[in-house]
Amino acid sequence: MRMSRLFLRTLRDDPAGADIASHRLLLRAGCIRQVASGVYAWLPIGQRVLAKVAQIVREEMDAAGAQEMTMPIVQPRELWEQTKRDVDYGPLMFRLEDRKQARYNLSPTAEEVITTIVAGELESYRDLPMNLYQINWKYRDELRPRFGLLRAREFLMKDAYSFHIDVDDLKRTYQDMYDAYSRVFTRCALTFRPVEGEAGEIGGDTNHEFMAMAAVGEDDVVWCQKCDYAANAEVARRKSETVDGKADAPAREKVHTPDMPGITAVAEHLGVPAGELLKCIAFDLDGEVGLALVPGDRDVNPAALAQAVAPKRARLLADDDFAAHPHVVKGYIGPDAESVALVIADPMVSAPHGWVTGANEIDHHVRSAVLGRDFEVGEWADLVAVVPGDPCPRCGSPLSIDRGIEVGQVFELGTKYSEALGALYTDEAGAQHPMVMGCYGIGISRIITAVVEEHHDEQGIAWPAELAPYDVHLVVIPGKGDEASEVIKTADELYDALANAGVDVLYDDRDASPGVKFADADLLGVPVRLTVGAKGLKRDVVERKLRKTGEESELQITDDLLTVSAEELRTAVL
RNA sequence: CGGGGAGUAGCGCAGCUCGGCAGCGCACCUGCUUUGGGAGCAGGAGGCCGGGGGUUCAAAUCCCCCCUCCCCGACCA
Repeated sequence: MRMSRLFLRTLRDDPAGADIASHRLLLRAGCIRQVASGVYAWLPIGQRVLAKVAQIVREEMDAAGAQEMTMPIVQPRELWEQTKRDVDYGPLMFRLEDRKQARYNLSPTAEEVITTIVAGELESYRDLPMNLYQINWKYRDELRPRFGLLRAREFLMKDAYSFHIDVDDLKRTYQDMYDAYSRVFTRCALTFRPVEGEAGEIGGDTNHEFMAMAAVGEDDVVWCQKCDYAANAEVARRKSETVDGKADAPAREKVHTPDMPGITAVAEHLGVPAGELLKCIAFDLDGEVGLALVPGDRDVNPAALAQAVAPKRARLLADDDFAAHPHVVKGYIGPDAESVALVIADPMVSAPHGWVTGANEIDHHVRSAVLGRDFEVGEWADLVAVVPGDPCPRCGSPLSIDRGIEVGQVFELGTKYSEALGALYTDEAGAQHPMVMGCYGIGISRIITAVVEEHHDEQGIAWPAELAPYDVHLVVIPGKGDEASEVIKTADELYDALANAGVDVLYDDRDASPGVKFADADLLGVPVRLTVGAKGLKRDVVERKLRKTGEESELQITDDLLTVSAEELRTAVL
């Protein structure tokens, strides 16, 4: 491609509002342009990268036995009502009506559609397993789109759905997908980590999230340096067990703590560390009040609490709720508050201890509250949010926490959708069963964000070879003298020779200064840069520079570079 | 949705308090010079100042309403 004809305008200045490297560089390099909040156009350079990522995903999915198809983006709302996910998704769905006021939505995902289609096509155990995928645009009306492609409202996703006779068979495909995903992200040159994940709106059981490790990531990843334990912070747990023992503490004593509803203030006022305080978090439990107890220097992990009380639903009390429960005094809650349906505590609270905690009375706390003497715990469960240094639940070694970008997820779905939508198969004995399903997503456009975050420098992007929009960036510097036309002729010939050898070349034939051309080459990030200039040609060489490492070398162009076989040329250049 | 900020040329911004010819840098066009890391000089083109209403002799500027975009938070396959 000759740059003189390419639809590309690079930006010299940073665009306003692009705060992370990937967003800034993708805009500056002319890969994307914003059209609306969280909605982007893909310009030719970006389109090529998008296509390359999609192709990698396609190759690995096909190799793993999945079959590609395409489903509509417009989906009838009725399907979503059949699985109740219409309500689960709520305002996250883009909704629309046609001229007859029939209700539709734009696809945020496609479990309902694929399950309905499969229900009509597959009927026998002989037809299973089946694994189907598509690469298509998805839509979510995010509360707050941000960071360019990272949290967009329109994004390209590969979504796959597998159908099985039983869970054992599902597990085989699940593992195949897990392995395929590892190959995809390795080929994309991402530093990634598969972690135990959170179920979200899809619902289901076992699942793993593939996290590209990046400081701008929106998820916290808890991982162990010794063993292979890794989990999204929402589901991560620390090694913890309740201990038996009597606290050797004096009698409980009420203390005056005026206007101190917070842990920090009370700890300072009484001169004790925050960890000596007992934090009591009130939550609504299907209309009743529950208390969650953790040490004062710890936070309750809401996802852990939700799991602990399931299938009931826990919701932290809002300010308004406290009015309805006068015995629960916000800021001064004690574990022995009246009319509490459930007291649930993290095992850390079982340490023999005289706790400082709320007195259930405004402006008062108590000292020396002792478990078993002054308050009781109804249920024990891991509730605290993990912090770095906590013991690994598997091996006890210290845990670390880093940020990650979720680029893929694999789920064991079970029969939620097949039951709701009637995807049944007949077994050998003639009996009907719901198909057991799995689903598997990869954020194609989001991968590009993660890749640029990991592969860039001050000058611009440094694409990994497999994703680069072009293989070679050929720069011609004609110079001023009589030899200028000869230099251009040589560059033209090299361009043609490379193209004939099957190399994708971006040829900077523009009438621009060398500085502009080199700066754009660095910004665009094509892995190999070849420079044809009068300076080099005097010695019969073209210069070769690698974008990633800056490593420079020279290629002799005398007799044969333009006449060698395609294979030899490829080897010499790439 | 709560809090904060911004809409002025393709991009980045000034002008707004205190109403009076719509500006600067980069980019773009023409010419000359230049040519190995974002060239110089000269000339030029490009604006619904987010939209609507109001005040005024006069509105980018003041008032009211609306829209859009960005940042923090809540939320999140």
